Amino acid sequence: MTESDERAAPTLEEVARVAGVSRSTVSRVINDMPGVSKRAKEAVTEAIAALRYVPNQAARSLVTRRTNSIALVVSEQGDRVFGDPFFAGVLRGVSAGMSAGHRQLVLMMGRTDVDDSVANYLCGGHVDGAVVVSLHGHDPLPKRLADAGLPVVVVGRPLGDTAVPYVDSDNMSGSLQAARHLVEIGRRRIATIAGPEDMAVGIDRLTGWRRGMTEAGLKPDLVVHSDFSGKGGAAAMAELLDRDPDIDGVFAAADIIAVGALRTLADKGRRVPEDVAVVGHDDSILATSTTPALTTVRQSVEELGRSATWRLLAQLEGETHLPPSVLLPTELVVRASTLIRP
Amino acid sequence: MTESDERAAPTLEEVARVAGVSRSTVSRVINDMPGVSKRAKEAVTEAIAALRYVPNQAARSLVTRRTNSIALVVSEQGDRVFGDPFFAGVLRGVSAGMSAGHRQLVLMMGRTDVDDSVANYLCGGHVDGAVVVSLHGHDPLPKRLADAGLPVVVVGRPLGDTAVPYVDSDNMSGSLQAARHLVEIGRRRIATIAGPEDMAVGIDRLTGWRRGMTEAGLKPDLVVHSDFSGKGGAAAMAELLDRDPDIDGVFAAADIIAVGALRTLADKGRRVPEDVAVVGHDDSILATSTTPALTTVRQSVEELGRSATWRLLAQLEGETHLPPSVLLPTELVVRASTLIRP
DNA sequence: CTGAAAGCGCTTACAG
DNA sequence: CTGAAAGCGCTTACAG
Repeated sequence: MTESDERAAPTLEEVARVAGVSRSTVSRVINDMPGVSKRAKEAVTEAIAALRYVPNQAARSLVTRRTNSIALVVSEQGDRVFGDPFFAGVLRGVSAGMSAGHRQLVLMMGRTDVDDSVANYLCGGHVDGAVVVSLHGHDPLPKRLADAGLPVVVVGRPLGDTAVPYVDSDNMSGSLQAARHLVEIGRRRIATIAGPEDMAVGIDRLTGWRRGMTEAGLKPDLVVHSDFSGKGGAAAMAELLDRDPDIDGVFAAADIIAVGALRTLADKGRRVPEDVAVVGHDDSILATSTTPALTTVRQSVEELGRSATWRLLAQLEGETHLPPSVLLPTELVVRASTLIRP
Repeated sequence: MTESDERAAPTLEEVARVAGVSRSTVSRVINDMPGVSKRAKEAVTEAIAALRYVPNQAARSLVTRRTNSIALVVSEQGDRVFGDPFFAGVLRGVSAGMSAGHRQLVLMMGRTDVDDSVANYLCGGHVDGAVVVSLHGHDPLPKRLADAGLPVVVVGRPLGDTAVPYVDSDNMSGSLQAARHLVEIGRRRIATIAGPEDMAVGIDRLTGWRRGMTEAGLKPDLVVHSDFSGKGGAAAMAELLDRDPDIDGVFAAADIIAVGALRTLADKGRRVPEDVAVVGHDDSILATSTTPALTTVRQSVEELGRSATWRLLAQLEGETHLPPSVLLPTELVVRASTLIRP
């Protein structure tokens, strides 16, 4: 009859009583602090096991001001997030980056530029820090979090002049290489299907392509923007062909966009790469599943997530002299969509 | 100089002082409780805005014993989770199911049958409840959580006799239909590539197929197990053909397994459906991307996640008379892989 | 090496 | 309608 009728969770107090020590001592054992006799430690360990004691996190973090969890914030509607290989990759990277400590991951979704319930939650002391992905326009979220004293790392360069650290792929260099490659294989009417205008990823890839065009003495005038979808890519390609039927090269700001472009090119009777050479971006699973396989700019999405998480955790550990931001290398991978067989 | 040098978060105490009321009153306003004069309410609202006050969640949940967050536990290694359309679907469903309240989702991964850090966390009062997916074998997690008083809903029937509520697709009926369909189109040497033996989903789909075979007077002896991967499916199909080269029908316990089986059948020169008819399970994105398109048992993975979440939240709201478990319907979708064109 | 006591920031009866 | 006070379950100086 020693069992209480209620299945109330045992507290540190009860552990102390069972072990015959003070609360302080129990706390020291739990937190693995020095200065506890072997005898006391054993008694406490035994009591914990007997009572199946688990520390109450709320009480703990009320005093330590630590929650041992970090948030991954994806500024998109939930349904757009899942199934997109980009987010899957980032999530995998974040997940891998956390493995060391026994921190937990809180996943939050929703357009943070138009709804501030996410910001409120984050400022409520619920998490120790946040990795933020897919910011749109001049989203005030990073600044707001920084002002609230919450450590943040952004995946993908944020727009505006907020000084929050970020991790990004070197989109500019990759796109420059893509443009140069199209020039090198002899293309002269080269277009680009750029990404969203309100995201740095769209802007930077466009800038790199422009630079490649300019240095080759070509006019960077064939530009159409698209969202990251096959449908968008298909429509953009159609518009480009309307504007100039003689296009012989296209750089798409994402493989998924390139997939749509390929569809339109096939519909309009253009051979790839003979008539039009196509370069994508990401080297995602899509790049090798198209016919022909896509020449593309490789970036490691998973590494993006892993680096951001590493940066965040390092900051939480109190490390100083951390790089304000990190740029991961990109690399051109040449495949059949730009390769004319002899 | 009214600003403090430290950017310490304002507390309820300070809000009370600024608003000229007691802490109780501020608390009432924050929690939208009745019995506050309009005047007091306004003063508090103003003070909250001025101080940019956000309630401290730890303090709040220490007393209310509520965290306003629920966990989605996936008992798999992180890298296996992302990119698998099944988990993406469940996650989408859970996410959709939570939209109502402003609860947060904590995503946890790791084999809970061999590592109890997840269980410890969940018992630490960090979340109000949990949706658990992809349980293997006789994982003690559900029982442990139930014992700790944490509301749990499992996606996919758990093995063993734990009385936790679960949501599952009607795997048995779907598989029975698959077997009957193969019989109806005249197949006689029908094999199955079953799922993992240590998961109910594997067992139930095998049981359904067996029943279909038996009722047709066929011997249910051509069985090989596989994990949920294309590679596994390919190997299993090869083994089946070794055991009986005259196989003319196959039911694969998942589309991804069927994809592997199709590859092996092509390699061995078997035409689908002429020589071997193939039925998959799930009606995932894969089913319509193969050649030929797959006849398959449709289940709504997203609905699985949504229902489980609904059940959990209803329980948290104190609703009674909730169904102990829910079985969602499955349906056979006939496509080219079992359809012989005249 | 150990314990008594204060305090983290809230909510909740209770009394007015 | 309002406020003073107790208490949630921990950690952390502080004193011994």
